[in-house]
Amino acid sequence: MQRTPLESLNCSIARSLDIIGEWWTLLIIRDVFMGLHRFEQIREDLGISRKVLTDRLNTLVEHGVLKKVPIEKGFEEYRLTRKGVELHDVLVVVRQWGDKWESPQGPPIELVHDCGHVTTAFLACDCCGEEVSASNVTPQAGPGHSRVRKTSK
Amino acid sequence: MQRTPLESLNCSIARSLDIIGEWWTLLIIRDVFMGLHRFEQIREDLGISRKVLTDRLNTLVEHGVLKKVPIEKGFEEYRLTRKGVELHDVLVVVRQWGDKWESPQGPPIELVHDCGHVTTAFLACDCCGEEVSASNVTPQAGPGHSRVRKTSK
DNA sequence: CCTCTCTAGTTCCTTAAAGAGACTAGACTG
DNA sequence: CAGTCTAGTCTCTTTAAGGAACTAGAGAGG
Repeated sequence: MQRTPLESLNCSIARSLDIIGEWWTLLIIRDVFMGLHRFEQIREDLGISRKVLTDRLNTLVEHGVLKKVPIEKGFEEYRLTRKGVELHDVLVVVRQWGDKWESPQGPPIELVHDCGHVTTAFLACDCCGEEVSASNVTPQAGPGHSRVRKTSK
Repeated sequence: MQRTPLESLNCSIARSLDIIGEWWTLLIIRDVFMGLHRFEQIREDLGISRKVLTDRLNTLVEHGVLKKVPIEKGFEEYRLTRKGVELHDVLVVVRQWGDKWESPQGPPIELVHDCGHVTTAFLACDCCGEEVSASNVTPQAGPGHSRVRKTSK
């Protein structure tokens, strides 16, 4: 299959998806968050083919989401960079949506917040602290808007 | 290419990705949020092939993320269901990550919150209101945990 | 030192999904 | 009643994913 890179759309969602939107990628990142740092651990956990895992890990390292760090005994392992750690929010909201709409037996994983309770996180405005939802925000053009929308044509 | 369905991993992220993790899908949903409800509008905006768009829209309708609603003049258009509207959080955090890490000229789109300011949303605990981040939550098994981890073997 | 194993890949082959573009059915338009 | 517009469907080609076999390099054991 050919696959059109999305970067030509001037859109942060498209640019993010070019990195984290490939099949398996977000699950690999989830695994690294869950403490699986070695190639074979991740491969076994996901049942992914070595070829695809190699490919995805390389892409993530190239884009600075993961880094390879040497460990004792000459091997290396994969660790999240700061850029990678900041994907935590993505995992949380994707998980919560799946918990709500696709998990009839209840969430497989719950998150315990430092306040001591199982949390369901919501998006809050950094200015007023109130909830951010589809019904109370309005998109507008930002500084990076409409610089070439499509490359061709 | 063959593509392994992810549902056999007992994971809400995997189950979400089976629906919204396919190439183009999140951008299609973004377009519907942005007011593009018709097949040709979306196709033209994204430059996606008709075949793939048809396929994605059908999948989303099947999974209850979009619904086809009749409009005047005998045509139909695609609208978000409640399940679809709740993907707003996913779009917000994916966009913000791309804004931060992949948009050197600044965000193409900004969100104005009803409080009157351009907002950068953060995840807040529904219990205490404090931020939820990788460093202050601990995952634990929930009610739906470890019911068959892999289907085979 | 030599063999064995273990990790992290690489290579090869097959299957199927995406891209591109031509074609089509059904509704509406002049 | 011919032409157009919308929302597809069909066909062909390219290429990514799956699966399995093979490999290089480090370490372990005798």
